[in-house]
Amino acid sequence: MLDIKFIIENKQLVREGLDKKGYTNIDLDNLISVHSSLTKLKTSSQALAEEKNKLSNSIKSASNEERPAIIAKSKEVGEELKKELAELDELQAKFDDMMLRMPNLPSPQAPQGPDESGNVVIRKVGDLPKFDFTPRDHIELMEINDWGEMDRITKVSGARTYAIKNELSRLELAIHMLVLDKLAAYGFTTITVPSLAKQKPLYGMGYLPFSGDEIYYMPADDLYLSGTAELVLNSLHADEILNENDLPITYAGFSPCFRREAGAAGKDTRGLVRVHQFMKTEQFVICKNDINESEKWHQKLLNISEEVLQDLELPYQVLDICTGDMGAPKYRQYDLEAWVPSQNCYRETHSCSNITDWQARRTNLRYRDNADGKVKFAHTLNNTGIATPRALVPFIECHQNADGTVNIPAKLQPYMNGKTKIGKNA
RNA sequence: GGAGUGUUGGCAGAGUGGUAAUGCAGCGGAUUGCUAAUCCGUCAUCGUGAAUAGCGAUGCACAGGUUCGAGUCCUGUACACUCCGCCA
Repeated sequence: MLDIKFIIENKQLVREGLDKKGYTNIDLDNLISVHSSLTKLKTSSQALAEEKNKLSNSIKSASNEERPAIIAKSKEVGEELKKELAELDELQAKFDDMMLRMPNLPSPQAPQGPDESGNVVIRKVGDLPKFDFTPRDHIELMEINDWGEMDRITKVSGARTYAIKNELSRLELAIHMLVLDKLAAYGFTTITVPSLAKQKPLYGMGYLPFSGDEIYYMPADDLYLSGTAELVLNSLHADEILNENDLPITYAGFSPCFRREAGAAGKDTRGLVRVHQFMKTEQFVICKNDINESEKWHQKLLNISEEVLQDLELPYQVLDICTGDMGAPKYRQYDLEAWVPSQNCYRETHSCSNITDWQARRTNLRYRDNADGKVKFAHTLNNTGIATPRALVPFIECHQNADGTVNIPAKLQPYMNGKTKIGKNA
């Protein structure tokens, strides 16, 4: 959410930011005019409330003779006030809805572009694997090593689900342990969080009203299935006023994640790339309302996830996501993409975002600044730590051998009982 | 699922229908000066202000209701705790 006062005072700047992100149809003049009506209504209803308070307070000390007249007058003012408050509620709801639909403004440093074609490759790290045999894709590797039940499981759980078996299932969890240990070493608080959430956190994070189609909803309990631990961590401290000394708060949150993939019909239908349920270790940071501070954390989070891919010995590229491709909540976004030999391209494994105070305004997450004692909205940032099974795709494809076995990188070996290689022929 | 108890500012904690005590922390100011103490103000949201001034409105888990007036009475919901039931 943006600050309405900021919008009014910087209309041109806001307009440019919205346009860069592709929200050209948001009507700022209308928003400002609704806000102006709202303010007028507040002023007049407050005058009525003041009058009513004065009347009410005078009743106790009034004489028996004058009391009935004052009560009658107070009732009358009360009726008028009630009418104005009803009107106010309606207008407030309209205004709130408009504000919830306002995306965050992009960083001036973010590349400009209409869609993913405008994303900029910042760097490529690691050498692409060279095979002296025809490499198999991840599905074939799973078949020859008895690592999955990709066909049977769809009979049980439907399309875009997966079941992985044997060493690969333990590899999946081993990778999460490696990442959780790494984040803990960097001072992050490891935390396992529920995948169930009420509706309010969805608005807090910005999933609603922007991408409601993506979310599973369970009407019997009025609960949603979370698509990321970010959702839960972002609301964990909602409505709190933290002490500045408590910041930064850094979480490494692990949770099963659920996504309907409603807009992805036909894309990546086979295999482990795009599934309805997956496991994710998420990096989440709450820091001071200071752009230098949050940009510093943005780089830090990016560095950590690059280190994860380096530990996994996967070649990857870093993308600076352009204004038209980044999501509504984001100020600046980097994606990491790891190399997938069978597709001859890089595929997304990490998404690293600085949200500035946009989410904190929605969740009312504040802290008291040490310097001036003022209450301020915090900045929040998030990044993938690792998400599986998607990350297994580049992993087993890049590390495969001619006999179908898959090499385990040195950093991961301690998490795999020292094994250097897995597979039927290992 | 059943029964009971509870939810008051950043924290602690009073308040039995008539303007939300008090303490601690933080911030601002004053004063005295021996490593600190004391005093005053402030403390969340919004409106009106150039204003971080004054004035006013709102805020006691949330949403309604009764009343001239609700932290207080009534109803519903959420959450927490205790006991019972069920359970990986």
